[in-house]
Amino acid sequence: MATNRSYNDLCGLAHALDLIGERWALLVVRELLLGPRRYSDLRAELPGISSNILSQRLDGLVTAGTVTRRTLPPPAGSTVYELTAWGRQLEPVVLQLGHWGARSPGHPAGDHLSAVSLILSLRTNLDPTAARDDDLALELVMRRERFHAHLAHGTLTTGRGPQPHDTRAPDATVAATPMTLATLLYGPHDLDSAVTAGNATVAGDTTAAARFLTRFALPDTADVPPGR
Amino acid sequence: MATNRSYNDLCGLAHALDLIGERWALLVVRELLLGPRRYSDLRAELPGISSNILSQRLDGLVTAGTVTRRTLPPPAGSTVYELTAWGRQLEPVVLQLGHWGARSPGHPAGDHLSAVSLILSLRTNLDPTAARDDDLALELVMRRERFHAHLAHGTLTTGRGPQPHDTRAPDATVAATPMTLATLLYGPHDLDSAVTAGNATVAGDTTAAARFLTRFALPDTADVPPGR
DNA sequence: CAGCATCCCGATTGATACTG
DNA sequence: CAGTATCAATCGGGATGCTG
Repeated sequence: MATNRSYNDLCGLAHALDLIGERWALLVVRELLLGPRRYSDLRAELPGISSNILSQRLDGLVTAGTVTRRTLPPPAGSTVYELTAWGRQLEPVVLQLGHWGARSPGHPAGDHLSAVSLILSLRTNLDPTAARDDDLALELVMRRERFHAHLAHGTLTTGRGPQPHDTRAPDATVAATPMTLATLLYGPHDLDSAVTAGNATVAGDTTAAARFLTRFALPDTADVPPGR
Repeated sequence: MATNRSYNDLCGLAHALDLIGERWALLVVRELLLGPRRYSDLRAELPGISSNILSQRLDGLVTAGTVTRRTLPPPAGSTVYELTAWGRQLEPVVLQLGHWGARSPGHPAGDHLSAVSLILSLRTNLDPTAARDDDLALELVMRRERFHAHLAHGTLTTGRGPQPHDTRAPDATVAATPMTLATLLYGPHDLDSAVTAGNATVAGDTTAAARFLTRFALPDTADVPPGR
């Protein structure tokens, strides 16, 4: 019952849109790309989504086989939603579409940025040549949640929580909102002034943190013919 | 006026969905991937879209900068819609999402297939190792329109009309509906019986045509945990 | 006929309140 | 916390009409 309003088209694209083409669906998928989330997490990370719509989308994604609903073992006992293996294969689509959207001449309106978006943007916006000789392990803390970003020899590893199977401690820990981190990565601000302004805190090797932040850049805006 | 119902999210994905996330929008883009089309062409190739919705989507895509509206020089004089350079960069997204959708366990319901979808499916579903040693130039005719598909050394070139800058004549010409071609490529039928049944006609090297058709295969269906 | 604009109606979405 | 229930607003689909 995802929708009975199918495109009725044998094309794979049309069928994909039957499954994840409804409003909010792909943003829910985005939020799940870094691991399982609870219903209330998703609500918090997708401001603007209504409670009933989130329910409907999750239902649709579950019946489509993109997401599974799972109850965590005790003592947690909470129910979480998680991408299936097939659902995880939407990652390249999400990243490419995000990259495409970031090039839009229609300015980046909006005022919200989720932690997941910020982390995924690192994967898309890394400048591998600038980072060629780096070996930097950062811990990013956004809204109480910890993420890792490990940049070694032009390759980036990111995820929620600490770096798995990594005994090495992060070179630095930066705590800030996703918005602040975005301005540090892509915008005009630098780490020092953000710290003095009280918008970010750094622990560990501040120089390493600052260098890490310079290794990312937004793609160029596409230039399009004079509108209309 | 694409939508005043924006996600209001700085994330590139959310912005992309503001632009091409509405119903039918990405299917319109798909139909434009092989070159400019007129309004009425799009209507014919997207059965189910309402005339006013097609208008709205084209407006939205044009103001977003994804599509341009152009009047062909005389004597044609008709107006066509065409992807901008930035719009063409949606191709990998469309192909990947189509490939993802084709793996859905929810069966390929529906009864329609556009000529563009069929051609694009060739790009996604080529088996390069099977085609490693081929050098086959086919002309495909669907609903009066000609397309070329040239397979050389594991690489496929496809497009509308004849192969450009290619003096070599096609090895064979196959005329059929996109649906019939799909069953020949991916389904149970073979070229000979389709011809005898009157569903396809072949001119030129029939063996080459038949060999070409065996070089493509649908991706495996994803297996997902028992739904709900 | 191509390219929309209008009107109507059902389907989808959104805001909010409410429940186990 | 994890949703469901309700109702208003909006959107999409289909038919139809208009304009060059």
